[in-house]
Amino acid sequence: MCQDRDVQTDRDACCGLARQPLDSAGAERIAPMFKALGDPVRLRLAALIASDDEVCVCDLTSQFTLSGPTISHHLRVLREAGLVECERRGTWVYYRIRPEALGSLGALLQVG
Amino acid sequence: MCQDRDVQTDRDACCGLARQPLDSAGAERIAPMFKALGDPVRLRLAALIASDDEVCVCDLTSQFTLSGPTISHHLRVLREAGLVECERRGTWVYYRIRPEALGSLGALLQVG
DNA sequence: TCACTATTTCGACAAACGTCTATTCAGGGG
DNA sequence: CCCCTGAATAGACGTTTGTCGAAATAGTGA
Repeated sequence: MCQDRDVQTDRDACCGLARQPLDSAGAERIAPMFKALGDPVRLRLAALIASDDEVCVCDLTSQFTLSGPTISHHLRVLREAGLVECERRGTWVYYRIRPEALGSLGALLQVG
Repeated sequence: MCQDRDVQTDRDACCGLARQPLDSAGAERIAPMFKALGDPVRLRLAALIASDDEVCVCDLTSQFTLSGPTISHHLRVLREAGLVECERRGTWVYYRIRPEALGSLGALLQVG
């Protein structure tokens, strides 16, 4: 072990994670958001949703070779993590990104 | 469903995810990093490691009520995701953050 | 009312995960 | 050389996850 190093880093800069101590309760609150993005299908879903103001579920499903219920399941995970929101209009359901949620996660990671 | 909305967002700003299409291969490459941060223990470990230049495993283990092997397992996940690196010096092993990895994740999420 | 479509929920199942204990590996000091 | 300590690995076990097909729900329109 300890051999998987191949990148040189600048040691003095670091991220928002370094600034607050992040107690156990905070970690339990935040981790589910990262977890939601930790699946390739959900990450692509999030990117697709983020790439427009809102996206219909039918347009999401058609981008994958997965069943409708599976996409629906992943959308629910993203929704329950607070990363997206949805709205039904007629037969269709439209999903939108919640930029403030993604942004707060980003701030944790961003070098400052 | 569709009731879990409680925050108002500004619709025109969004994150790096929106800018590139993020194909399947890209998602498979990036998702494991989010996944690694998607566990409360690992998120706290990352925060602890980030809060200093380097941290000894013994100082990490003492912060949790988990067994040594469990901490070691989580550190391995963070390591294999490329988020941290380690170095043995004598009996002890020290972990460091890889800020460029966290930063690139952050850029994906950050509103810009 | 009935049929049709879009989406979600339910129930099942294999694979992956988080945790533990027991064991092994690496270094240091008598 | 042997023992002690810090850390990682191996193996086991219960839980969670990702996926599916079948069924239920919501809305449209004849």
